[in-house]
Amino acid sequence: MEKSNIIAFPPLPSVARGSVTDQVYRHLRDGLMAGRFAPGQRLTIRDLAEALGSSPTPVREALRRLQAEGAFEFSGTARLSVGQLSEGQLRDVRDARVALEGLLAERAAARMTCVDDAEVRQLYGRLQAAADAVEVTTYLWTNFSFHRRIYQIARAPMILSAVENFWLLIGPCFVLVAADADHLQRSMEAHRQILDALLDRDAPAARAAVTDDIMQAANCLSRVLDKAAKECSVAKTQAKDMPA
Amino acid sequence: MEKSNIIAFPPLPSVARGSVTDQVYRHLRDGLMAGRFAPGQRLTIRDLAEALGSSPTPVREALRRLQAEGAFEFSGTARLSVGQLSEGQLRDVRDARVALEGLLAERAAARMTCVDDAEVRQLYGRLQAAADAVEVTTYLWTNFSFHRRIYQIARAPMILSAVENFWLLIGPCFVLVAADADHLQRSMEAHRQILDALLDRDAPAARAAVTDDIMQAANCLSRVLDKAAKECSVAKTQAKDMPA
DNA sequence: TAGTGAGATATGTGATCACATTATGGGGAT
DNA sequence: ATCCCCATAATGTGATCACATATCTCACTA
Repeated sequence: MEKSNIIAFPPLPSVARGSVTDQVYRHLRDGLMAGRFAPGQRLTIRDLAEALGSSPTPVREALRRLQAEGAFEFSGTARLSVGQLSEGQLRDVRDARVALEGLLAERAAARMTCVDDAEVRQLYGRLQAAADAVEVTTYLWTNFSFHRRIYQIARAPMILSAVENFWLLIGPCFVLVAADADHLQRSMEAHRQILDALLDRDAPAARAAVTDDIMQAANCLSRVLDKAAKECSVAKTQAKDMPA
Repeated sequence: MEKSNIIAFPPLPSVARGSVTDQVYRHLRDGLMAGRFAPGQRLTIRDLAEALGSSPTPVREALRRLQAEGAFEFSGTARLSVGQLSEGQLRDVRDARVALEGLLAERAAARMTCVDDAEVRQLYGRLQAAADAVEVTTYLWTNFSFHRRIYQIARAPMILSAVENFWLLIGPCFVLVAADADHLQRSMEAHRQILDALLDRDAPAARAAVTDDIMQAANCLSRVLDKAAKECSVAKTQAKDMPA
């Protein structure tokens, strides 16, 4: 049980604290956001337990938490799979994100302090670097970190939690848009506008910039999905490199 | 295991379908929304399991789901308790509800059909009856049903799911506002406006009416909490009538 | 050759057991 | 009388086992 760092997650600095269930939960959650799982990908509790070096029990409990958040689906009494969103659901998530993240962006702009300025600037730099290097997994994770840091400034953990739930749902899909070079550039423009708005303490501008970012990503995603609905289905069989 | 209707929930028509974990989950979730639990109330897995006639395992898994939604807290390695919201968190939930439920209300007004009219009217009637009878638990539950039915018309299950999560969090607190006779009347006025707006297919009016409803409830709650912060703390020891 | 059926395998589910940790109560000292 | 310490009980946690059911495989038949 106390084999140190059982649940190693190479690129992510996830601490190995708390119960085994919590570790498994964070491992899976982080993996989801980093795009390590494909939408609809099927997996088994026993395989995950073996890969993680624990018994099935904590894996099951962690999966139940993720099920509550819609990230995984226990389809009937049969099998377990990564959640996948329909086109309509993606639109819903987009609208909900605009509403919630817009709210958080406004609050963040109002509550920004100079120490926050530095941190957000630094995260922006790392995001820029990841975009230049075109490392999709790193970019995805840094992107979430950038947004999360901003929303943390808003000091509304309940809302941030709801927002992160939505990220969990779209994470598996977002590998597709992060791989699009055009989108990366447009996205960085939006991020630049977010940064500027925050530094200017301009709440309406921050909301507008965040809205732009979300809408652009959603548009890009729907375009990619329309064009390559079949590549998405073969992607299910791929992405078997999850076991540490 | 298949003792019929293990998890009887007298006033609520919760179906006894699905796995035991799901039944326990729904039981607890419904109980939360109906105000059967007090904020911060402590309970044990073994007691719940015994009261529900199952083993601790499914109870634990159901609690994990609820933990993910913030309804319960596993405080450290020690004890388990019903979640409780600070004043700031209540404000956050209020703002998030305004953003999300406003969005759903707009969509519902746009997508209403004449069959929906009848259903919403009927639910409004039952809500009025519960308000007149001043039955707080029934009113609370009918209130959630009324809003849920409206938001279902919006056909955005992901967003509705997020909204229900927030309801889960405020459920334990809302027994306090539902017991306030003045609030019940003002709330029914807002509900009347919501109904009218939906029947008129007036999206902006629907958003405004829902916003009013949420804001009034939040104001009433903060007033009650300020005035009776101590009654709330003694209420923790009360509300032991949960076991079926 | 394609469809269908049964047997075999695999998988989710739930109960039970053992353990580490914490809360709690009583007894003793100051 | 009050405070502190230790022993007992209680609680969350995780592993293992047994079971019901879905899925898969392959032989058999039309």
